[in-house]
Amino acid sequence: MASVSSQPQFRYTQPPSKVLHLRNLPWECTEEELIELGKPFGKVVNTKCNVGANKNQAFIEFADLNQAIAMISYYASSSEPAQIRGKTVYLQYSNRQEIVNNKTTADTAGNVLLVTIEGNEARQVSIECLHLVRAWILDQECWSISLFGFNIMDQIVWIPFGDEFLFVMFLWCLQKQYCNASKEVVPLGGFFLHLDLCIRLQLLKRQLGFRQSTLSSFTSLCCFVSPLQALIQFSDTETASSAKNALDGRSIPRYLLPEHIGPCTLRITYSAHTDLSVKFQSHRSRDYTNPYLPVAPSAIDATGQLTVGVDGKKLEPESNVLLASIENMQYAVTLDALHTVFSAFGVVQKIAMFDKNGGLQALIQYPDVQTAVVAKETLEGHCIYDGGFCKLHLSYSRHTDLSIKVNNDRSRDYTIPLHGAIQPPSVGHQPTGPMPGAAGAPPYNGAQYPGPPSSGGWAAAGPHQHMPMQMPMQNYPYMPPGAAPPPGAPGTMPPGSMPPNMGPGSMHMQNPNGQSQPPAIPPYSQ
DNA sequence: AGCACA
Repeated sequence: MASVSSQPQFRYTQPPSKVLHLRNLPWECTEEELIELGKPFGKVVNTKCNVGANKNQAFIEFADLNQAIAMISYYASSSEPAQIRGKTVYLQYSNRQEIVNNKTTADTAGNVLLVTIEGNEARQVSIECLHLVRAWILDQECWSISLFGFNIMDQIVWIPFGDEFLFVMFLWCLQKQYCNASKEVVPLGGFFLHLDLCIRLQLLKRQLGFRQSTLSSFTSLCCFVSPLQALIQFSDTETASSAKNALDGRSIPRYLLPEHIGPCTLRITYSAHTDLSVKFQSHRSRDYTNPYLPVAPSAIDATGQLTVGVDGKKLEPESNVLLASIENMQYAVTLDALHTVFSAFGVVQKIAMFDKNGGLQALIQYPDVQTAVVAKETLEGHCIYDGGFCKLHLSYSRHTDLSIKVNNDRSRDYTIPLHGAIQPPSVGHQPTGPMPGAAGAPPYNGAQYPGPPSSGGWAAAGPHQHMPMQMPMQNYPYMPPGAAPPPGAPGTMPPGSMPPNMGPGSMHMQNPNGQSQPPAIPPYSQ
């Protein structure tokens, strides 16, 4: 038998508290608005806004209990309800006696970061991509990582609509996307949203607190996209701090994202956690310190193969050595080119190239499996050159340590210090590799980028579209989108091409117009 | 419109 007191949160009256609970607030109500509302009744000493699943609740804490009582009493008898931005706000005593602002505790530095990834397709950002972001900036060991976007069903309401159900994302209105007329199909988070105008009106009304008059003036409407969040644990607070400083507010570089994913912005705060307990390796969680962690049942397919990653790709036994085969090799692929490409993910120890079945293959050795995994996940299927040329196919080798007998233009042991004077001939003949910014290459200067050869069978007929693969900028600080890369920065693009964060699908290096025009010859002799 | 996550 349920008594009234068994559900204290629904009691008609609450015992007085100097903390008031506010609900039905307009979306993104600010602290200033809360203080403004409470000010007539006393001193507001603390607030907490954007509380609850809908982010439309808040707390106000007064210096004195009597001030809170004054506010409640006033609005209990007033004919005018409490309002913020013209929206009625409901007040009651909180069932707590003070605001616990974990925001302040979250401001204290820790070794675990809470990363919010905002963007229309943020939910499709893979754990590998986040790991890449780490590798890209920090080159430091990330101990464990746990992605937990919300349970997607929590974020979706199903609405009967004609013969089908529509599902509409709501809550967490961190990102607004303006859509056109009603009933269009909007690709969103891997789903297609069929949005009906009136449904969206209701959602808008509920979520944004707009009045009908405001709504009717809309010519386009919003749909909401929930962000992805991740907890990322670092070995120590200093590492976490440097990651936070480097990444907070930045966008994930264009080339670290699959082509179909739009811009994704990182918002980073400290988490109160100190140690994430990652129980499974899955597409949502990974403990990089423990490769033998059990794999989540959801990540194992019917054949018993491990599938890790949202794309459901099967995992071969991982190795620190990758086997690369190159398809559609219109250009000669040099050792240096491979070194540049694969160095983006970590130290490349050794490379061995060889011909097999009439095609070129190469073994690339990293010091550790994790780096190889990231490189494979990122580069698989991507082309070294614009236009679909020199497409990489990667698998794990059974090798763990390549035995390089001689350093030449087909094999190299980079762990052996190279004296500049006795570099292999191929290096000396290539002042600029196919990808600017190659490790060991002279600093790249965009103005000196060698254009297509003025003569030769492959000379480009149209605008020069040859685009070297953009390289993750591993060894210099991240720049905000749109900023000019420093001279000599890896990833610097030839004049006329797009900056790293703006380019469409830069990893694929396809011609923007889709034509497969004759490519320019890579600017090196063979 | 109903009490604070990560």
